[in-house]
Amino acid sequence: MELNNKQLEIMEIAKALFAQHGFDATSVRDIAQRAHINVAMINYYFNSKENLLDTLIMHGVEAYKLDTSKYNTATDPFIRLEKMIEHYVESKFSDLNLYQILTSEATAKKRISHTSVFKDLRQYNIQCVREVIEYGCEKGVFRFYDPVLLHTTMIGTFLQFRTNRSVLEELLPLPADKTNDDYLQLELTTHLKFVLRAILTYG
Amino acid sequence: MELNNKQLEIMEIAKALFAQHGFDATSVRDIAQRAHINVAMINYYFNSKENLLDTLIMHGVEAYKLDTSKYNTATDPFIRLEKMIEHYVESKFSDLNLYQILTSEATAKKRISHTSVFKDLRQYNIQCVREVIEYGCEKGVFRFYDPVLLHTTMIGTFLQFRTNRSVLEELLPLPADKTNDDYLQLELTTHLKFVLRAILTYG
DNA sequence: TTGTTTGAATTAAACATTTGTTTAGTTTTA
DNA sequence: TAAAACTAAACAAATGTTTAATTCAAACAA
Repeated sequence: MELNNKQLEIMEIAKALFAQHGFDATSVRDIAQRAHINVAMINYYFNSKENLLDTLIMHGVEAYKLDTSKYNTATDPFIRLEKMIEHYVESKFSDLNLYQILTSEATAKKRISHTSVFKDLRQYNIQCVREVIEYGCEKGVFRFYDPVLLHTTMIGTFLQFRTNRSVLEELLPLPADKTNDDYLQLELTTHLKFVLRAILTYG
Repeated sequence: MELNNKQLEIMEIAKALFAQHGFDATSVRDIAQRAHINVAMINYYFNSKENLLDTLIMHGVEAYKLDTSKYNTATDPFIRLEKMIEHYVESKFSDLNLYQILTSEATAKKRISHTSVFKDLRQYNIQCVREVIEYGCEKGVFRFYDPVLLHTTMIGTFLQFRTNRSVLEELLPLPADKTNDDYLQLELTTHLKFVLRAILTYG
Protein backbone atom coordinates (compact mmCIF):
# COMPACT_ATOMS: atom_id res chain seq x y z
CA MET A 1 0.00 0.00 0.00
CA GLU A 2 1.71 3.19 -1.20
CA LEU A 3 0.43 6.47 0.17
CA ASN A 4 1.04 9.80 -1.54
CA ASN A 5 1.52 13.11 0.25
CA LYS A 6 -2.10 14.11 -0.20
CA GLN A 7 -3.24 10.93 1.48
CA LEU A 8 -0.81 11.35 4.35
CA GLU A 9 -2.03 14.90 4.83
CA ILE A 10 -5.65 13.79 4.99
CA MET A 11 -4.72 11.01 7.40
CA GLU A 12 -2.96 13.44 9.71
CA ILE A 13 -5.95 15.76 9.87
CA ALA A 14 -8.39 12.90 10.30
CA LYS A 15 -6.24 11.50 13.08
CA ALA A 16 -6.36 14.74 15.04
CA LEU A 17 -10.12 14.99 14.65
CA PHE A 18 -10.80 11.34 15.47
CA ALA A 19 -8.65 11.66 18.57
CA GLN A 20 -10.34 14.81 19.78
CA HIS A 21 -13.98 14.13 18.98
CA GLY A 22 -14.10 10.41 18.36
CA PHE A 23 -14.62 8.54 15.10
CA ASP A 24 -18.41 8.74 15.06
CA ALA A 25 -18.55 12.37 16.07
CA THR A 26 -16.26 13.35 13.21
CA SER A 27 -17.92 13.73 9.83
CA VAL A 28 -16.15 13.38 6.52
CA ARG A 29 -17.14 16.95 5.83
CA ASP A 30 -15.28 18.08 8.95
CA ILE A 31 -12.18 16.38 7.64
CA ALA A 32 -12.62 17.76 4.13
CA GLN A 33 -13.03 21.29 5.42
CA ARG A 34 -9.91 21.16 7.56
CA ALA A 35 -7.91 19.63 4.74
CA HIS A 36 -9.28 22.14 2.22
CA ILE A 37 -10.42 19.41 -0.11
CA ASN A 38 -13.69 18.24 -1.59
CA VAL A 39 -15.65 15.69 0.43
CA ALA A 40 -15.52 13.22 -2.41
CA MET A 41 -11.75 13.08 -2.24
CA ILE A 42 -11.91 11.06 0.95
CA ASN A 43 -13.81 8.29 -0.72
CA TYR A 44 -11.72 8.73 -3.82
CA TYR A 45 -8.53 8.06 -1.88
CA PHE A 46 -9.75 5.76 0.89
CA ASN A 47 -12.99 4.21 -0.46
CA SER A 48 -14.75 4.83 2.85
CA LYS A 49 -14.49 6.70 6.10
CA GLU A 50 -13.93 3.47 7.98
CA ASN A 51 -11.16 2.47 5.61
CA LEU A 52 -9.49 5.80 6.30
CA LEU A 53 -9.50 4.88 9.97
CA ASP A 54 -8.11 1.43 9.19
CA THR A 55 -5.38 2.88 7.07
CA LEU A 56 -4.16 5.43 9.57
CA ILE A 57 -4.17 2.92 12.38
CA MET A 58 -2.25 0.31 10.44
CA HIS A 59 0.16 2.94 9.19
CA GLY A 60 1.13 4.20 12.61
CA VAL A 61 0.73 1.34 15.05
CA GLU A 62 4.17 -0.11 14.45
CA ALA A 63 5.77 2.87 16.18
CA TYR A 64 4.30 1.75 19.49
CA LYS A 65 6.04 -1.60 19.59
CA LEU A 66 8.93 -1.55 22.00
CA ASP A 67 12.29 -1.74 20.29
CA THR A 68 14.36 -3.91 22.61
CA SER A 69 17.62 -2.72 21.09
CA LYS A 70 16.91 0.70 22.56
CA TYR A 71 17.59 -0.52 26.09
CA ASN A 72 18.99 -4.07 25.97
CA THR A 73 22.52 -2.73 25.64
CA ALA A 74 22.50 -1.74 29.31
CA THR A 75 23.86 -4.53 31.51
CA ASP A 76 22.75 -3.01 34.80
CA PRO A 77 19.13 -4.11 35.36
CA PHE A 78 18.20 -0.75 36.87
CA ILE A 79 19.59 1.17 33.94
CA ARG A 80 17.92 -1.23 31.53
CA LEU A 81 14.59 -0.75 33.29
CA GLU A 82 14.94 3.02 33.21
CA LYS A 83 15.94 3.03 29.59
CA MET A 84 12.96 0.89 28.72
CA ILE A 85 10.63 3.29 30.50
CA GLU A 86 12.16 6.26 28.72
CA HIS A 87 11.79 4.53 25.39
CA TYR A 88 8.26 3.46 26.24
CA VAL A 89 7.06 6.93 27.17
CA GLU A 90 8.85 8.48 24.24
CA SER A 91 7.25 6.17 21.70
CA LYS A 92 3.78 6.96 23.02
CA PHE A 93 4.45 10.68 23.19
CA SER A 94 5.60 10.65 19.59
CA ASP A 95 1.99 10.23 18.50
CA LEU A 96 -0.51 10.81 21.27
CA ASN A 97 -3.44 11.18 18.92
CA LEU A 98 -3.14 7.76 17.39
CA TYR A 99 -2.84 6.14 20.78
CA GLN A 100 -5.96 7.95 21.85
CA ILE A 101 -7.81 6.52 18.87
CA LEU A 102 -6.41 3.09 19.50
CA THR A 103 -7.67 3.03 23.07
CA SER A 104 -11.14 4.28 22.17
CA GLU A 105 -11.33 1.64 19.46
CA ALA A 106 -10.22 -1.01 21.91
CA THR A 107 -12.91 -0.09 24.42
CA ALA A 108 -15.71 0.32 21.91
CA LYS A 109 -14.75 -2.94 20.15
CA LYS A 110 -17.10 -2.10 17.36
CA ARG A 111 -14.46 -2.81 14.74
CA ILE A 112 -12.88 -5.99 16.00
CA SER A 113 -9.96 -5.84 13.61
CA HIS A 114 -8.59 -2.91 15.59
CA THR A 115 -9.17 -4.67 18.88
CA SER A 116 -6.93 -7.49 17.75
CA VAL A 117 -4.28 -5.10 16.46
CA PHE A 118 -4.27 -3.49 19.88
CA LYS A 119 -4.19 -6.86 21.59
CA ASP A 120 -1.18 -8.00 19.61
CA LEU A 121 0.64 -4.79 20.39
CA ARG A 122 0.03 -5.19 24.08
CA GLN A 123 0.98 -8.85 24.11
CA TYR A 124 4.26 -7.96 22.51
CA ASN A 125 5.03 -5.12 24.89
CA ILE A 126 4.13 -7.20 27.93
CA GLN A 127 6.61 -9.81 26.79
CA CYS A 128 9.28 -7.10 26.57
CA VAL A 129 8.48 -5.97 30.10
CA ARG A 130 8.67 -9.57 31.28
CA GLU A 131 12.16 -9.96 29.87
CA VAL A 132 13.41 -6.87 31.64
CA ILE A 133 11.97 -8.11 34.92
CA GLU A 134 13.45 -11.56 34.50
CA TYR A 135 16.82 -10.11 33.64
CA GLY A 136 16.82 -8.22 36.92
CA CYS A 137 15.76 -11.39 38.76
CA GLU A 138 18.60 -13.37 37.23
CA LYS A 139 21.03 -10.72 38.40
CA GLY A 140 19.50 -11.03 41.84
CA VAL A 141 18.41 -7.40 42.21
CA PHE A 142 14.69 -7.60 41.35
CA ARG A 143 11.90 -9.50 42.98
CA PHE A 144 9.65 -11.09 40.38
CA TYR A 145 6.40 -9.29 39.74
CA ASP A 146 3.62 -10.12 37.29
CA PRO A 147 4.50 -8.34 34.03
CA VAL A 148 0.83 -8.08 33.10
CA LEU A 149 0.12 -6.07 36.24
CA LEU A 150 3.27 -4.05 35.88
CA HIS A 151 2.43 -3.19 32.30
CA THR A 152 -1.11 -2.32 33.30
CA THR A 153 0.22 0.21 35.77
CA MET A 154 2.67 1.63 33.24
CA ILE A 155 0.20 2.15 30.46
CA GLY A 156 -2.58 3.13 32.83
CA THR A 157 -0.48 5.81 34.48
CA PHE A 158 0.59 7.08 31.10
CA LEU A 159 -2.96 7.31 29.79
CA GLN A 160 -4.17 9.10 32.89
CA PHE A 161 -1.36 11.54 32.43
CA ARG A 162 -2.52 12.10 28.90
CA THR A 163 -6.21 12.34 29.73
CA ASN A 164 -5.78 14.69 32.61
CA ARG A 165 -3.08 16.78 31.09
CA SER A 166 -4.96 20.01 31.68
CA VAL A 167 -5.52 19.18 35.32
CA LEU A 168 -1.95 18.12 35.82
CA GLU A 169 -0.74 21.36 34.36
CA GLU A 170 -2.70 23.12 37.07
CA LEU A 171 -1.71 20.84 39.91
CA LEU A 172 1.94 20.20 39.19
CA PRO A 173 4.36 23.10 39.56
CA LEU A 174 5.43 24.04 36.06
CA PRO A 175 8.90 25.51 35.55
CA ALA A 176 8.75 28.47 33.23
CA ASP A 177 11.72 27.46 31.13
CA LYS A 178 10.19 24.19 29.98
CA THR A 179 7.46 23.62 27.42
CA ASN A 180 4.48 21.78 28.82
CA ASP A 181 4.92 18.69 26.73
CA ASP A 182 8.57 18.24 27.51
CA TYR A 183 8.01 18.83 31.17
CA LEU A 184 5.08 16.45 31.40
CA GLN A 185 7.03 13.78 29.59
CA LEU A 186 9.91 14.17 32.02
CA GLU A 187 7.62 14.22 35.04
CA LEU A 188 5.87 11.07 33.88
CA THR A 189 9.11 9.28 33.11
CA THR A 190 10.53 10.12 36.53
CA HIS A 191 7.38 8.97 38.24
CA LEU A 192 7.24 5.68 36.35
CA LYS A 193 10.89 4.98 37.05
CA PHE A 194 10.29 5.47 40.75
CA VAL A 195 7.14 3.33 40.80
CA LEU A 196 8.64 0.41 38.92
CA ARG A 197 11.85 0.48 40.88
CA ALA A 198 9.87 0.56 44.12
CA ILE A 199 7.74 -2.38 43.06
CA LEU A 200 10.61 -4.49 41.85
CA THR A 201 12.85 -3.94 44.86
CA TYR A 202 10.25 -3.75 47.61
CA GLY A 203 10.56 -5.81 50.79
CA MET B 1 -35.33 16.61 40.10
CA GLU B 2 -37.51 13.60 40.81
CA LEU B 3 -37.09 10.59 38.55
CA ASN B 4 -39.69 7.89 38.17
CA ASN B 5 -38.98 4.22 37.55
CA LYS B 6 -39.49 4.55 33.84
CA GLN B 7 -36.90 7.27 33.65
CA LEU B 8 -34.43 5.31 35.74
CA GLU B 9 -34.94 2.31 33.46
CA ILE B 10 -34.25 4.36 30.35
CA MET B 11 -31.19 5.89 31.99
CA GLU B 12 -29.82 2.48 32.87
CA ILE B 13 -30.17 1.22 29.30
CA ALA B 14 -28.78 4.41 27.83
CA LYS B 15 -25.85 4.22 30.22
CA ALA B 16 -24.94 0.74 29.05
CA LEU B 17 -25.14 1.75 25.40
CA PHE B 18 -23.25 5.01 25.84
CA ALA B 19 -20.52 3.16 27.69
CA GLN B 20 -20.19 0.45 25.10
CA HIS B 21 -20.53 2.39 21.85
CA GLY B 22 -20.03 5.99 22.89
CA PHE B 23 -22.56 8.80 23.06
CA ASP B 24 -22.44 9.77 19.39
CA ALA B 25 -22.52 6.22 18.12
CA THR B 26 -25.67 5.50 20.10
CA SER B 27 -28.91 6.67 18.52
CA VAL B 28 -32.06 7.45 20.44
CA ARG B 29 -33.71 4.71 18.42
CA ASP B 30 -31.18 2.21 19.74
CA ILE B 31 -32.10 3.18 23.26
CA ALA B 32 -35.83 3.12 22.55
CA GLN B 33 -35.63 -0.34 21.02
CA ARG B 34 -33.72 -1.79 23.95
CA ALA B 35 -36.08 -0.17 26.42
CA HIS B 36 -39.15 -1.28 24.43
CA ILE B 37 -40.48 2.23 24.28
CA ASN B 38 -41.38 4.72 21.60
CA VAL B 39 -38.59 7.02 20.41
CA ALA B 40 -40.58 10.06 21.40
CA MET B 41 -40.58 8.98 25.03
CA ILE B 42 -36.93 9.91 25.37
CA ASN B 43 -37.64 13.50 24.47
CA TYR B 44 -40.84 13.36 26.44
CA TYR B 45 -38.97 12.45 29.61
CA PHE B 46 -35.58 14.06 29.04
CA ASN B 47 -36.21 16.85 26.47
CA SER B 48 -33.15 15.86 24.49
CA LYS B 49 -30.59 13.12 24.04
CA GLU B 50 -27.91 15.32 25.50
CA ASN B 51 -30.03 16.10 28.54
CA LEU B 52 -30.46 12.37 29.08
CA LEU B 53 -26.68 12.12 29.23
CA ASP B 54 -26.49 15.05 31.63
CA THR B 55 -29.12 13.55 33.87
CA LEU B 56 -27.55 10.13 34.17
CA ILE B 57 -24.12 11.59 34.82
CA MET B 58 -25.32 13.96 37.51
CA HIS B 59 -27.44 11.24 39.04
CA GLY B 60 -24.59 8.76 39.45
CA VAL B 61 -21.42 10.77 39.88
CA GLU B 62 -21.81 11.23 43.62
CA ALA B 63 -21.12 7.53 44.17
CA TYR B 64 -17.54 8.00 43.02
CA LYS B 65 -16.58 10.48 45.69
CA LEU B 66 -14.49 8.85 48.37
CA ASP B 67 -16.27 8.53 51.68
CA THR B 68 -13.54 9.16 54.25
CA SER B 69 -15.55 7.59 57.03
CA LYS B 70 -15.11 4.25 55.27
CA TYR B 71 -11.42 4.10 56.15
CA ASN B 72 -10.56 6.93 58.56
CA THR B 73 -11.47 4.77 61.55
CA ALA B 74 -8.27 2.78 61.09
CA THR B 75 -5.42 4.22 63.14
CA ASP B 76 -2.67 2.19 61.53
CA PRO B 77 -1.60 4.12 58.39
CA PHE B 78 -1.10 0.90 56.43
CA ILE B 79 -4.55 -0.39 57.28
CA ARG B 80 -6.04 3.01 56.50
CA LEU B 81 -4.30 3.04 53.13
CA GLU B 82 -5.51 -0.46 52.32
CA LYS B 83 -9.04 0.32 53.39
CA MET B 84 -9.05 3.42 51.25
CA ILE B 85 -7.94 1.41 48.24
CA GLU B 86 -10.60 -1.21 48.86
CA HIS B 87 -13.25 1.46 49.14
CA TYR B 88 -11.90 3.24 46.08
CA VAL B 89 -11.97 0.18 43.84
CA GLU B 90 -15.32 -0.90 45.18
CA SER B 91 -16.97 2.44 44.43
CA LYS B 92 -15.73 2.37 40.86
CA PHE B 93 -16.69 -1.26 40.34
CA SER B 94 -20.19 -0.50 41.55
CA ASP B 95 -20.86 1.29 38.28
CA LEU B 96 -18.22 0.68 35.64
CA ASN B 97 -20.38 1.93 32.79
CA LEU B 98 -20.85 5.40 34.16
CA TYR B 99 -17.16 5.76 34.83
CA GLN B 100 -16.47 4.74 31.28
CA ILE B 101 -18.79 7.47 30.03
CA LEU B 102 -17.27 9.97 32.40
CA THR B 103 -13.76 9.36 31.11
CA SER B 104 -14.78 9.53 27.45
CA GLU B 105 -16.58 12.77 28.16
CA ALA B 106 -13.54 14.12 29.95
CA THR B 107 -11.24 13.32 27.04
CA ALA B 108 -13.58 14.54 24.32
CA LYS B 109 -14.40 17.72 26.27
CA LYS B 110 -17.15 18.52 23.85
CA ARG B 111 -19.59 19.17 26.65
CA ILE B 112 -17.57 21.17 29.13
CA SER B 113 -20.09 20.87 31.94
CA HIS B 114 -19.11 17.21 32.27
CA THR B 115 -15.44 18.02 32.16
CA SER B 116 -15.81 20.24 35.18
CA VAL B 117 -17.90 17.66 37.02
CA PHE B 118 -15.13 15.19 36.42
CA LYS B 119 -12.51 17.70 37.47
CA ASP B 120 -14.24 18.44 40.75
CA LEU B 121 -14.56 14.75 41.50
CA ARG B 122 -10.89 14.18 40.90
CA GLN B 123 -9.83 17.21 42.93
CA TYR B 124 -11.83 15.91 45.84
CA ASN B 125 -10.45 12.40 45.62
CA ILE B 126 -6.87 13.62 45.28
CA GLN B 127 -7.34 15.58 48.48
CA CYS B 128 -8.50 12.39 50.22
CA VAL B 129 -5.43 10.55 48.99
CA ARG B 130 -3.23 13.40 50.21
CA GLU B 131 -4.67 13.14 53.70
CA VAL B 132 -3.98 9.43 53.90
CA ILE B 133 -0.39 10.00 52.78
CA GLU B 134 0.14 12.81 55.25
CA TYR B 135 -1.31 10.75 58.07
CA GLY B 136 1.27 8.06 57.37
CA CYS B 137 4.00 10.67 57.25
CA GLU B 138 2.98 12.08 60.61
CA LYS B 139 3.15 8.61 62.07
CA GLY B 140 6.61 8.33 60.58
CA VAL B 141 5.95 5.23 58.46
CA PHE B 142 5.40 6.78 55.00
CA ARG B 143 7.68 8.85 52.85
CA PHE B 144 5.84 11.74 51.29
CA TYR B 145 4.88 11.28 47.68
CA ASP B 146 2.95 13.59 45.35
CA PRO B 147 -0.75 12.71 45.76
CA VAL B 148 -1.47 13.84 42.21
CA LEU B 149 0.96 11.30 40.83
CA LEU B 150 -0.18 8.63 43.24
CA HIS B 151 -3.79 9.18 42.31
CA THR B 152 -2.89 9.14 38.62
CA THR B 153 -1.36 5.71 39.05
CA MET B 154 -4.34 4.46 41.04
CA ILE B 155 -7.00 5.57 38.64
CA GLY B 156 -4.89 4.77 35.61
CA THR B 157 -4.23 1.24 36.74
CA PHE B 158 -7.89 0.79 37.50
CA LEU B 159 -8.99 2.02 34.09
CA GLN B 160 -6.51 -0.17 32.28
CA PHE B 161 -7.83 -3.09 34.25
CA ARG B 162 -11.27 -2.20 33.11
CA THR B 163 -10.34 -1.55 29.49
CA ASN B 164 -8.32 -4.69 29.10
CA ARG B 165 -10.56 -6.90 31.09
CA SER B 166 -10.86 -9.46 28.30
CA VAL B 167 -7.10 -9.63 27.87
CA LEU B 168 -6.52 -9.89 31.59
CA GLU B 169 -8.94 -12.75 31.82
CA GLU B 170 -6.79 -14.58 29.31
CA LEU B 171 -3.46 -13.69 30.83
CA LEU B 172 -4.14 -13.98 34.53
CA PRO B 173 -4.79 -17.44 35.97
CA LEU B 174 -8.50 -17.54 36.82
CA PRO B 175 -9.64 -19.76 39.70
CA ALA B 176 -12.75 -21.70 38.73
CA ASP B 177 -14.61 -21.02 41.93
CA LYS B 178 -14.65 -17.26 41.55
CA THR B 179 -16.74 -15.15 39.22
CA ASN B 180 -14.67 -13.00 36.90
CA ASP B 181 -15.77 -9.70 38.32
CA ASP B 182 -15.10 -10.62 41.92
CA TYR B 183 -11.76 -12.08 41.05
CA LEU B 184 -10.65 -9.13 38.96
CA GLN B 185 -11.68 -6.74 41.68
CA LEU B 186 -9.67 -8.69 44.23
CA GLU B 187 -6.67 -8.96 41.93
CA LEU B 188 -6.73 -5.23 41.24
CA THR B 189 -7.11 -4.34 44.90
CA THR B 190 -4.20 -6.55 45.87
CA HIS B 191 -2.04 -5.09 43.16
CA LEU B 192 -2.84 -1.50 44.08
CA LYS B 193 -2.19 -2.17 47.74
CA PHE B 194 1.21 -3.54 46.88
CA VAL B 195 2.08 -0.71 44.53
CA LEU B 196 1.08 2.08 46.90
CA ARG B 197 2.73 0.45 49.88
CA ALA B 198 5.90 -0.01 47.85
CA ILE B 199 5.92 3.62 46.73
CA LEU B 200 5.22 5.04 50.18
CA THR B 201 7.79 2.96 52.03
CA TYR B 202 10.49 2.71 49.39
CA GLY B 203 14.10 3.47 50.18
C1' DT C 1 6.83 23.95 -31.00
C1' DT C 2 2.41 22.44 -31.89
C1' DG C 3 -2.20 19.80 -31.09
C1' DT C 4 -4.00 15.49 -29.23
C1' DT C 5 -4.66 11.97 -26.09
C1' DT C 6 -4.93 9.71 -21.80
C1' DG C 7 -5.61 9.02 -17.12
C1' DA C 8 -5.52 10.95 -12.73
C1' DA C 9 -7.27 14.67 -9.78
C1' DT C 10 -10.95 17.46 -8.53
C1' DT C 11 -15.54 19.35 -8.31
C1' DA C 12 -20.63 20.30 -7.46
C1' DA C 13 -24.61 18.09 -7.13
C1' DA C 14 -27.48 14.45 -6.01
C1' DC C 15 -28.30 10.08 -3.56
C1' DA C 16 -30.46 7.30 0.00
C1' DT C 17 -30.18 6.75 5.06
C1' DT C 18 -30.05 8.00 9.47
C1' DT C 19 -30.12 11.41 12.77
C1' DG C 20 -32.65 14.06 16.90
C1' DT C 21 -36.83 16.21 17.48
C1' DT C 22 -41.73 17.66 17.07
C1' DT C 23 -46.52 17.27 16.16
C1' DA C 24 -51.02 15.84 16.55
C1' DG C 25 -53.64 12.46 17.97
C1' DT C 26 -54.87 8.34 20.95
C1' DT C 27 -54.87 5.56 25.09
C1' DT C 28 -54.40 5.02 29.91
C1' DT C 29 -54.79 6.31 34.57
C1' DA C 30 -56.46 8.51 38.59
C1' DT D 1 -63.14 14.36 33.00
C1' DA D 2 -58.59 15.99 33.03
C1' DA D 3 -53.92 15.16 33.18
C1' DA D 4 -50.30 11.97 32.13
C1' DA D 5 -48.47 8.40 29.23
C1' DC D 6 -47.85 6.85 24.92
C1' DT D 7 -47.90 6.32 19.72
C1' DA D 8 -47.22 6.74 14.59
C1' DA D 9 -45.96 9.84 11.45
C1' DA D 10 -43.65 13.59 9.79
C1' DC D 11 -39.88 17.04 10.07
C1' DA D 12 -35.55 19.23 8.77
C1' DA D 13 -30.85 18.54 9.11
C1' DA D 14 -26.79 15.79 8.69
C1' DT D 15 -24.72 11.66 7.45
C1' DG D 16 -21.50 8.61 4.14
C1' DT D 17 -21.33 7.73 -0.52
C1' DT D 18 -21.84 8.00 -5.63
C1' DT D 19 -22.32 10.15 -10.04
C1' DA D 20 -21.22 12.70 -13.95
C1' DA D 21 -18.80 16.36 -15.52
C1' DT D 22 -14.63 19.13 -15.56
C1' DT D 23 -9.84 20.41 -14.86
C1' DC D 24 -5.18 19.29 -14.91
C1' DA D 25 -0.61 17.44 -16.08
C1' DA D 26 2.19 14.63 -18.45
C1' DA D 27 3.09 11.73 -22.56
C1' DC D 28 2.93 11.34 -27.24
C1' DA D 29 2.95 12.38 -32.20
C1' DA D 30 3.11 15.81 -35.79
